[in-house]
Amino acid sequence: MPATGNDSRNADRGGSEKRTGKPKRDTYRHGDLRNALIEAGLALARQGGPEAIVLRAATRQAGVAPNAAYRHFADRGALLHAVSQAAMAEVARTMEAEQAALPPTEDPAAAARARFRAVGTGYLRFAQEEPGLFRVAFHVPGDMAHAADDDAAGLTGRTPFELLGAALDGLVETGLLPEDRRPGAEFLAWSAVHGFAVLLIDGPLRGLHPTQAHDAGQHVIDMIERGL
Amino acid sequence: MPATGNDSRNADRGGSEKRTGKPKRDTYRHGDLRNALIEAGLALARQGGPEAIVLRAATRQAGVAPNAAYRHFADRGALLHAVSQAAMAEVARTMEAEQAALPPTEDPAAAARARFRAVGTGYLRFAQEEPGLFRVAFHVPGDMAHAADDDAAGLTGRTPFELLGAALDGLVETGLLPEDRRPGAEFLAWSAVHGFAVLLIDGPLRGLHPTQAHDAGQHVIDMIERGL
DNA sequence: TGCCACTTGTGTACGATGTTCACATACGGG
DNA sequence: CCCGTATGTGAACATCGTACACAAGTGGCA
Repeated sequence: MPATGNDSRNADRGGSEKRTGKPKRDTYRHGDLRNALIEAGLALARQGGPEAIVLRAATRQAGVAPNAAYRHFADRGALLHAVSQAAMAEVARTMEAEQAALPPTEDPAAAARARFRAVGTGYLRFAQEEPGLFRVAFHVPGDMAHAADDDAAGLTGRTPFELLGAALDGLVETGLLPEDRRPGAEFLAWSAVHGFAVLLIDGPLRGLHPTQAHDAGQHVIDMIERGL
Repeated sequence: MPATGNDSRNADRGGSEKRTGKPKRDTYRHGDLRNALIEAGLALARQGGPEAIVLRAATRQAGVAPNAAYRHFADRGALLHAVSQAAMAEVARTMEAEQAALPPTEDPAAAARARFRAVGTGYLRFAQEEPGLFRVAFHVPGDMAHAADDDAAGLTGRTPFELLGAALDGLVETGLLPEDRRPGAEFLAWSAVHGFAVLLIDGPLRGLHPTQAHDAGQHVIDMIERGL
């Protein structure tokens, strides 16, 4: 019953604005509403996941009337999708950061292996650190299918799916993965890591201590390496 | 803005009932409303997943006023949870059926292995055949944590999680799985199969031809067997 | 420069949902 | 038999997504 929700009634022009966030706007045009809404969506999703992305809340945060959103998105689903893509891009960045933090290695095989594991580790780290965003990125029915769309890319211009593919190619090049095992391997690896992420976020592994979660995650990646 | 909330107009007592399904009821008491609501929830979920489980729709289908639900469930979430448990029980039954359909074998190791694979195959078969129910069972944040609760059990009185555990024990007993690999193995196997199910239902593997999906699923189980 | 069409945001309204409160009805034990 | 209690009803509210008509700026073309 207490839905904290408050207002948007009472147009209150003039200075004193409510706790809507940043409704400071004096120009009639917003200027960059589309991105403002996506940003607001990300903020909402960060705490509360997909169902927390509520049109009216996002427009409120952007300091704009609810229907203004319809000038930029066909409906709530379209906004959700855009936020989802943005969240995927963050996943990609986390993976890239994990790879970038890798200690330099001489052995190209060891390097390829480390880069592969970093993809999975980054995925799992993101899931733990930003469960709300993770759910938006991958728990939204049907949006996972766009994991290879360009606007889900990170700094290197690669989507999470493409990063995984590249890492697998590296394993093949260095002889760590037989070539005939390569086809479809991304789905095997993705399945295992994603499933584990779900168990971790809102499954029976929820509440696991971060270090234990990390160890368990490494076991999953071990299993993948052995099983691919 | 007065929200003119105005609904449930048209109480429509008497004969002509709408397309509500089975609103035929003349006694004041329903008799078994709680189960009727769960059943209605299952029907709604079957096509549309968790978000299709709408309190008012369920009560409508049960031929009862919306608030009547609150005599049996604290809120919508509680109903959703009950439906989720019921769906899990169906998963357990599918697994049991898959095991029961196994051809008899002399070799106990082969039998244990087949029983293990049947667990995964049943899980995936259910996901494909009843994606809506599957989502209710396992996609509802937090409900997966109750996968071992008793009311999620199938005909043999075992939950999906327990069936998996028993199958893994069988692998250990027949020497197919080293004892030191047993701890935590259920989460490895579950992760991989569940992740694949998600990719299949609303991920990039959506729309895969059923036979192809089955083959891919067997590949996932192969990976698990090798990787455990 | 002046006008006009187009883009973007506003106001108001509607139907639907979850939930609450006061009230009505029947069942079952004293 | 009678009354307490479990169960269902009715009306109301806040909130949500969305549609329609209108207002306010913006940019191109005369």
